[in-house]
Amino acid sequence: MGVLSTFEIVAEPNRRRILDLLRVERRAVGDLVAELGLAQPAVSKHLRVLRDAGLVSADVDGQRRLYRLNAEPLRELDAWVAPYRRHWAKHLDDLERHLATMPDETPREHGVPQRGRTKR
Amino acid sequence: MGVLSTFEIVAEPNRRRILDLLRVERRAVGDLVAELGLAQPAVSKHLRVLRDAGLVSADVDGQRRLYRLNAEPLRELDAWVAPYRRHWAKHLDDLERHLATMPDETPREHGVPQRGRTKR
DNA sequence: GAGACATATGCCCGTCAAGGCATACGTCGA
DNA sequence: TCGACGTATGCCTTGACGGGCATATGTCTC
Repeated sequence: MGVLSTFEIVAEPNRRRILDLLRVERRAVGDLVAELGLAQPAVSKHLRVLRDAGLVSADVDGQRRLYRLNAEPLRELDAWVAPYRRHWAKHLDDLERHLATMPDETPREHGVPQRGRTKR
Repeated sequence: MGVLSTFEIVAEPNRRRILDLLRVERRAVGDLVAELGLAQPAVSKHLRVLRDAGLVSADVDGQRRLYRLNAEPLRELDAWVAPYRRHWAKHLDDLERHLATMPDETPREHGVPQRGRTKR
């Protein structure tokens, strides 16, 4: 059915919360249910998704299942953002000045533009 | 309409590709259209989303618009993954055990698992 | 001004995730 | 064995997103 990428997995706020909780310590499902304020089936489904993605794994403990984090798949995410770090490190506010750097061809006599701010 | 979080924005593969392209240099829309193999309206819509999120901005250049990256919002993403880095650095050996990540038949023996190694 | 070109918007549709609900499955205690 | 508890799964509905198409808006050239 739904094979989600790591990016899509983490795009879901509740799933991020689950991961954030498991980052601290292992938790049983009912524990997560209480923390998240979601219905138990919903939580179980999120856990299913996370499990299929290899982000968490469950240790059977009696009638409960203790979920724990496996952060490894998040490296993909980290690897993707990495090249962008230098960008926000550099132009934060000389962003406007960066306009001077010509993309390439197309000589413009018009000079450079004004900001196309969105309306909303 | 949908006000998407940075996570959701980046969850879309085509939007990531757009950002990856803009990370290198500024691009006109038609340029992106050619690279992505998407229809122009689709690209414009993605750009709209990215603009609303402050991830890109457009400089008017004649009848074209040169889009450029603004990586700053990605810091949120980076900030979120940050705490997880120590995890994949730490549990590397534990990882091997869970690579299979299949329905593991953990032999049941009880004992209260309190954040330590309970069984062995 | 007319028409070509570049981009944006509106509308429609197929798809699919997220959650609610009921229920099945599995485990413990008596 | 039975019943309570904890968790997973299946079905269904709703809503939103991505993309295709047609078209509006804007800008350039002649």
